[in-house]
Amino acid sequence: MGIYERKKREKKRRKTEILNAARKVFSSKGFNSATVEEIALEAELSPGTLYLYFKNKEELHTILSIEILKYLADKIQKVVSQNISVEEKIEKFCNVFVELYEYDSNILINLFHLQSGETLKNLSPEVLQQIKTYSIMAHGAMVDVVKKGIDQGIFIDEHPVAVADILWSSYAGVVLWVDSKRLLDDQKNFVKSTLKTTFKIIIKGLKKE
Amino acid sequence: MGIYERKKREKKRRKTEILNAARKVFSSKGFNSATVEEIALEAELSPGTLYLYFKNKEELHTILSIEILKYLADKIQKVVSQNISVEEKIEKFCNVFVELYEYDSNILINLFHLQSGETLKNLSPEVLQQIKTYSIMAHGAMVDVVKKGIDQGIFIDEHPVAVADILWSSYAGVVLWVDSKRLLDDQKNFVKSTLKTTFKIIIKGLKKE
Amino acid sequence: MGIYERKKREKKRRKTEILNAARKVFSSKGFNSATVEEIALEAELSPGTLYLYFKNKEELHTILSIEILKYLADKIQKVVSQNISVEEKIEKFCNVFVELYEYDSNILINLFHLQSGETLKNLSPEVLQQIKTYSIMAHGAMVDVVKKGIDQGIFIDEHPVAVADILWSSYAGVVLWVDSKRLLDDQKNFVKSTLKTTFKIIIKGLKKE
Amino acid sequence: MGIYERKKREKKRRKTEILNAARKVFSSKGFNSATVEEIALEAELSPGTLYLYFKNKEELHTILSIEILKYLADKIQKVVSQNISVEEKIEKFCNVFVELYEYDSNILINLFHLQSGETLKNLSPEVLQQIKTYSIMAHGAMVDVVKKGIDQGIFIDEHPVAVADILWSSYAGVVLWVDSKRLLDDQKNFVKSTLKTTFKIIIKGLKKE
DNA sequence: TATGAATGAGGTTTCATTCAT
DNA sequence: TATGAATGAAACCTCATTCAT
Repeated sequence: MGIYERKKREKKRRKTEILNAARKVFSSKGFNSATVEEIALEAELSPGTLYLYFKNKEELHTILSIEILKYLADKIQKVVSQNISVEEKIEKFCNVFVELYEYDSNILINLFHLQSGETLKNLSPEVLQQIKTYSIMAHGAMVDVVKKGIDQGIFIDEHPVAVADILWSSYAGVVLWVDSKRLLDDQKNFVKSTLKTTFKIIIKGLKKE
Repeated sequence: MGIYERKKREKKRRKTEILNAARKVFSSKGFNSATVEEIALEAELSPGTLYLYFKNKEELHTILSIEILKYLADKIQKVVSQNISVEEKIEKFCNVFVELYEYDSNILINLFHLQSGETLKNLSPEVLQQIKTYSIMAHGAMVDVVKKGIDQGIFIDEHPVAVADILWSSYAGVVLWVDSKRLLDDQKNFVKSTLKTTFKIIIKGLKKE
Repeated sequence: MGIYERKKREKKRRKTEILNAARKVFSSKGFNSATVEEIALEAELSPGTLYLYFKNKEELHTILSIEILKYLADKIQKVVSQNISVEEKIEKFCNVFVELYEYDSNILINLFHLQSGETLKNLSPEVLQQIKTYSIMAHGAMVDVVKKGIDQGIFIDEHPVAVADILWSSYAGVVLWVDSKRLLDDQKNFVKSTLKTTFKIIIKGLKKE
Repeated sequence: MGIYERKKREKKRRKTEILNAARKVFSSKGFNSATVEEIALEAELSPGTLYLYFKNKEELHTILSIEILKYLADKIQKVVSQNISVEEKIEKFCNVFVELYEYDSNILINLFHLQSGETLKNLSPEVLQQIKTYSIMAHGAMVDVVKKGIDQGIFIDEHPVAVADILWSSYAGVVLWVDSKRLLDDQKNFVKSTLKTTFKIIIKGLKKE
């Protein structure tokens, strides 16, 4: 491996380290309460160094969010391309959501926060574009599956976009809601089972008979 | 009415005015971006005066959130006490959610912000208790309805708490998700219809046959 | 005097105090080296307070500069409207310059710095407009006098705009150059006499015979 | 040429490269806005390397300024030693100034920035001494010419030092003032012609009859 | 000698909160 | 009770300079 390669790799590693630190801090404090200094501390770097790798605090947060969206879009498209029934696909969508939640529940919550109100309005056009792209990609894949289900006469004749919204919303809702309940009740985490039940019921509700 | 009574009433009126101003500002800016000065301006008072009525900015936000939770709990309990079928009750739950969304879509988003992550972690025990109380109240009422549906052999035999979570989550999810899509796409607001479809599908999915 | 009047006056007084402090600090350190904290300290206020009266550091500096330009424009126009010969008018221009220099030599130097390069490029349009307005006002008045001198056959036939530039330039030049010499030599201040001689020579040089 | 010689020469070449880069960057951005990184980039070196050749950013700027002063002193002394009339000498001084302006209009403005206020106060004694030396050299040469003019009965009997200041000031003033007007008005550059006219008028004003 | 990643002090600015009137 | 000017802590970010390689 040449010196150039090594440097590039080293730089990437450092970026990842910072992103990991940021994920951790954003997760536990939220975007506004998290400070750049804390992130730097967590990454065992000085604050100034962060700015060698990322434009500003916002970029850090946005990259983390887009990362998740991208991961989601990928996984969902993989499910779509499988040779299984529409019902099974929708069940697998559920699994994708569960996996993602288990990977990093907190940054996911931040993602939903990002997507609603406040923050969304101040993003740069190109970042907004990325968010749109991946959102549409993931959402569109789900719409296609629903549409096919309707075409095959398996699903009731609801607007496919609305149905995909419902699936997606259920996910967002369960994550946010059940997660907040967990915080309030100190109970164990029901997100996974609740999400599975939700999808089971919705699939049943979607079917023609 | 004695002078003491009048003073007390006057004080309450003033508090309400401030809360209204705060609701307005929090709605349009979100908790972090809203400034105390703006709220004071909206209330036609000076910043200092706000601190005669409320401990701090956070308290204002929390009270507003609890207010909404309380409103929800009330409405849902009223639905429960009506002499209608469980299915109709669940449909009416949906209406309650829609009404609330239409009353003030933003404060609702703030509520979810409150309930997850960032804010929730910094609340005082007594406030946390209130939030728990009203959450449980609203949630419990929904659980009861679902339980009754199961007992009557109308609904499938899922855990009633989980089912109530599903209903509630759907609400949270649709509001957040469809709302954010609206921001991204500049499309018109589909929240209401999506929520109705969601509940329709869930009810169908819940039914035994 | 009503309370409203008093408050307004009080506010103006405070603004003046801050401007005085800023003038002092900018004068001794220059724009970049001066810190907001120093200015606040000089004004016996906290840094935050400055921002209640002025938008930012730049505004402070610009206001000081415009103030001087305005003063100049006023004085020069007064000279123009007097019922004296063109030669006497130009001599009086010199006096105006001298007075201004004696009022505050340092901020004047900053003004010339402002007008050249660096800073000028980053000003807000409205501020730039003000600078232009007052510059043109003062400059135009000088041009008129020169033009009249040429029309009356007293002055040689040079382009009046260029001649006004020469007068103005001489002022700027003497202030900057002689002032810097003063810093280098620790000699006493020759600005006044040099400026007078300059104008004397230029007037002689301008005359037809 | 020994290896020691070669090394020394190599070092000098590198220094010159860096100075050229610095001149370029200082010219277009001004001292404060120019960053060491930019200069390094322009010199195709790393920031760290600059510090092997120069103490710090300030030294770079100061050396450039002294270089110009030195150049000026040289050229002016050459004019003085020519076998021409005092009037012609003064006209040639004007040409020297024009040449310098045309070589690099911005570095000159930087020189005046150096010479007045802000920067001058923070210089090391030895650098200050150099600036003094070259200033006096250039200035003294001009003083001599004026003095000779007076001795020969050609010029009016003003203090020669003051007259030399006037010439020098005119230069400084025209460069700064007309240059700033250009920035404000987007007009084409009148510096050269204005400077010529200025000197013409001053020479006429200086003459005895 | 050359690098360039890392540093961290220091700057500007915001805003929740206080307190003299 | 009401004011609102003043506070000052704390945030983000820049960049001249250093130092391990």
